[in-house]
Amino acid sequence: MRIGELAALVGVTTRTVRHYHHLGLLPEPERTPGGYREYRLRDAVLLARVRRLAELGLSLDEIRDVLADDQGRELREVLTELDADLARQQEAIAARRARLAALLAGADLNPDATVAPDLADALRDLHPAGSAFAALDRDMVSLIDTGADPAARDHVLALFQPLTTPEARERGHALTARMDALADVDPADPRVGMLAADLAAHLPAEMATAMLASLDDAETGRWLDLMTDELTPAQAQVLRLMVTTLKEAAR
Amino acid sequence: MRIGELAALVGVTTRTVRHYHHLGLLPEPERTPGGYREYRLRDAVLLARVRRLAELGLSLDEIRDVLADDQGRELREVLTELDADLARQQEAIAARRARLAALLAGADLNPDATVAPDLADALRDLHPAGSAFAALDRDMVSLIDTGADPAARDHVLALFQPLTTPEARERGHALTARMDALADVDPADPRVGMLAADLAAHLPAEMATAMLASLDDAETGRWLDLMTDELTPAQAQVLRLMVTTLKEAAR
DNA sequence: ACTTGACCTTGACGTAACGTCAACGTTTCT
DNA sequence: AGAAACGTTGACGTTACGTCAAGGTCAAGT
Repeated sequence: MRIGELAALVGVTTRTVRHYHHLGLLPEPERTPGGYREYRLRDAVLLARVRRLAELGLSLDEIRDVLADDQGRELREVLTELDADLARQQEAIAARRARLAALLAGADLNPDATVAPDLADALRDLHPAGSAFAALDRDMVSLIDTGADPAARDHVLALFQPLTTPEARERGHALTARMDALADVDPADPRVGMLAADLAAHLPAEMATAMLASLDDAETGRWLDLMTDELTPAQAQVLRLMVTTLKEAAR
Repeated sequence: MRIGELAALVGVTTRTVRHYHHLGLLPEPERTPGGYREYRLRDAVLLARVRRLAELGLSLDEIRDVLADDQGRELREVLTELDADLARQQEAIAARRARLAALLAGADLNPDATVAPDLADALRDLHPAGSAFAALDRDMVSLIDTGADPAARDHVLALFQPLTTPEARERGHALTARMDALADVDPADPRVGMLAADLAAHLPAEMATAMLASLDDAETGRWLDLMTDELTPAQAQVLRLMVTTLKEAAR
């Protein structure tokens, strides 16, 4: 029996057979005078063994270990572990499908809307359309959603809760509009300081605490710099003054 | 912001960021005079976009297409297809886990026992332990299990049904013992022909038909050669005579 | 004898999404 | 000024084969 026959018999390609020879999973058979590999039934049986294990999901390395061990002892361990791994994969896939279903159910399907649905809802509520500052703020929050672990993310979401009441939203929109309006004024304009004070007063106490704390964290401490880099001088000044105000209030 | 900060902020490695640059998924930012990449907030936002899509299970190629398309239109198609793919994966994993559970529940856990449970049961019942010929026969059947498509496999299993009655099994064991006993006799020994005739009579009619038919099939037609190669001359002769008898009976 | 076509041989590159050196330059801290 | 921590490009490793490339072998038909 030559390699093509063997492969067809077991249901693999000739490349696969040669690959297994190369890895030492299947012994090289005798050669014909012309150099062809000449297989016997035992080779087909060995190949079928390997294939059955491979189709269960074992890696070829694991298969070699299992076959070298030549007792069922290790096989049971490996299969048990494999089952646990498959269980984890099932959970991961189920979670991804759940997120997919939530996304597909939503109307505004764009790459930015692929944040988790709860945060997406909060963002939609909080920020008026057409505002450059609101867009920047959304960007920051989406970064938190993407980079943080789930626990931290839930915490952030909870911090936003107080801002979702109708009154808080209305005040927030007004503040955002004032920020947009200050885009091109002089950083020394008195409205800059006034907006900073009003913003500081608008933020829930716990959110203010969290923001100040994050400034001392190596991983997240740069948010203020990152935001001011994207704003006009006056707007950047508003943010800096707001933070200063928060710091003083915290003392 | 340098590459390490960016990576930490979004929760990836610096290698990942550079990889995305290489693929064109993320634009290269400005460089400092020293040659370092200097990132801004917008880069983090873009990277987070890519990451969210990647974590949903999109390939980086798909992500590039989706982002290039810059409308949600293609995204919906891609996500829908992805969901279907995940559903298929879930089914495949569930099937593998079911096979694993069946295997782990069995007592005789060895690489040969990884044939499908129903066939494993049939094999255990049909063949006495300690017989070289029975081992060969089991090998052939396990090859069928591994190489064939499920429909053909079920067909084969059905063919074995008539042999699983207690009387048939007893006769089968006796025939197997006679085959083992003829290992070293002369191929011309009269017991060779007698055993061939008794074997032919023992096989269910439909199995005999299937065996003869398979001899004309390119993929499976070599089973007789493969078996006789592994047997002693007298045993090989038994098999060949049995096939001859079956052929004559079929006319 | 010659050609054709099917099969075989080894060798090497490609795949996906990065991980992990290596060898070397830059910033920052002490 | 030296060391630690960071950055740079380049290249190889991972998994389980697929897919050429460039040729050798073999059976059949002319």
